[in-house]
Amino acid sequence: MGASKSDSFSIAQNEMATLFKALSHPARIAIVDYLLSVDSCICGDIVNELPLAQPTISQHLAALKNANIIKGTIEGTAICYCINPDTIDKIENHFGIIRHKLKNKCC
Amino acid sequence: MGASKSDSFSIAQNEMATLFKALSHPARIAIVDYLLSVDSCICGDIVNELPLAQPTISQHLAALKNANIIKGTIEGTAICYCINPDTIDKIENHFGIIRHKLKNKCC
DNA sequence: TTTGTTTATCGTAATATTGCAATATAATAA
DNA sequence: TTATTATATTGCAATATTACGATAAACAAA
Repeated sequence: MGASKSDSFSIAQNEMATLFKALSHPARIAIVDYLLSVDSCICGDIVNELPLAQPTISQHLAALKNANIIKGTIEGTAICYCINPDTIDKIENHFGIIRHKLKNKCC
Repeated sequence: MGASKSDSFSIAQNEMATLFKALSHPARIAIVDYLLSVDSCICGDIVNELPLAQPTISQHLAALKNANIIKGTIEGTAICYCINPDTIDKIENHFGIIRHKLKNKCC
């Protein structure tokens, strides 16, 4: 074995796990941090900001895009990247629910 | 290669990535869901709740414990598991910061 | 003591992830 | 057209994760 048994779990559980997996690598956290550190969307220059080769960053960007955590729009030669606020909402909402359920608990 | 270059990123970025990695598997989301679905901490019986073998669940519990997402205290023969609210706070706070930074952005 | 119950660890096979060189693709500029 | 620039894809090696059978460890009850 080795493959995760995603069929055994609910769609919602798999969705949340997919979102967290997209954020489970420091390079991808760093990409999100960088996108947030500037006042507009970033067109190009992400490659120069991180200590990783261009194909590796392209892969990490694809992972974030795939999970809808970032959006990329083509802007001439470059690609313009932005955080997707809807997905952030989704994750925040998940923790809101957890917090609410925790209030009814002893520990 | 294949190992992630964690040295290249900040401690905070690695910490957040570690937290998300702990939540990046549907079985571990299901464990958290289950711990939240009952009004007290769970002593034993997690194994019967999930369609996975006991050693596999033990591994997932260890992963959650290692990331401080759950706490386990020995209670006779069984172990009593609880969500760690401090870690939930930490993650919620992270998204609070993201939300705040997103407000100053165009997209 | 022995027996049963619960959780952890070991060993290992299957699969997934990470990273990068090489190469390809797409759009612009000269 | 031919560069040039920016991003994506391919291929592959190194490493990590997932899952589980077998076994061990810890403890309670008989």
